Amino acid sequence: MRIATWNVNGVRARLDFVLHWLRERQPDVVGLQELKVTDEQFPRAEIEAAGYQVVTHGQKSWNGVAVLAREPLTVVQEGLPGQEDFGARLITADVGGLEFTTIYCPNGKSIGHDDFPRKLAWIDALAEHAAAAAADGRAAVLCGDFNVCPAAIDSWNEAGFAGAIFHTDEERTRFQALLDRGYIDVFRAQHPDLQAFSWWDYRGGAFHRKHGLRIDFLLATASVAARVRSVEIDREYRKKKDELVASDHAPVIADLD
DNA sequence: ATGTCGGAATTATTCCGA
Repeated sequence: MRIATWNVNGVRARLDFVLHWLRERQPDVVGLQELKVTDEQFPRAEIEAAGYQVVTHGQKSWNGVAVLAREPLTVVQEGLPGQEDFGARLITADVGGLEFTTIYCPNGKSIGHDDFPRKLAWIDALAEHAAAAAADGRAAVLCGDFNVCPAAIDSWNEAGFAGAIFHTDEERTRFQALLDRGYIDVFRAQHPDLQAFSWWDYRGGAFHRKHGLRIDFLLATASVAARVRSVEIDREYRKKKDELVASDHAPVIADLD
């Protein structure tokens, strides 16, 4: 089984790119973030024609998350309880007994901004919410754009960004607390010493200059993590393809036994 | 160059968020 997460930065703007990727990579279950559409605006027919069932939790203009699967899926949860005011940022689907959640963590903007403490509270709420699946020993995936750079190796410029957004102790402590609830960062587990990024700013030629961050993760409970055979960041799909503009994020893909 | 995108508001230009 192949699972993946991808912040597409606008599913309407990215539709041809996403369809190309689905055809090429053939994932079985996918979490998408930053749809930037209402549920009604989601290009459901095109995704279904590509062989996927889809559940969405969207809103106008910003945020929005979806789960795609080649087998039937049912919605378990829409929205992070208590955090709905921060936008449509979480959806959980049951896919053949796998509890698959995808999230789009608030950016936080900067450490002096009002959104920063709200971001920290959001991560706390996510950890609290996600704890049950791990504690109960369920097969669960928690994936998406976490907007946190967990460790120095995950940043192109740890020294320069010390104490800055995505790199603060407050964010890292909370992300670690989430992992401590029973989730494994499967990319890091497979590649303990590999520096690899999942996001590059559109500005300043960041991708070409290797100025990236690893902020998109596939987290898994123990029973799922034990099935991971390989996990990679799909950098090819951060590149322009057939004149199609890429998202600023690359997909993260894992193959499970 | 804080240099690019996507989307909205408003009608090709400016803003906002990331």
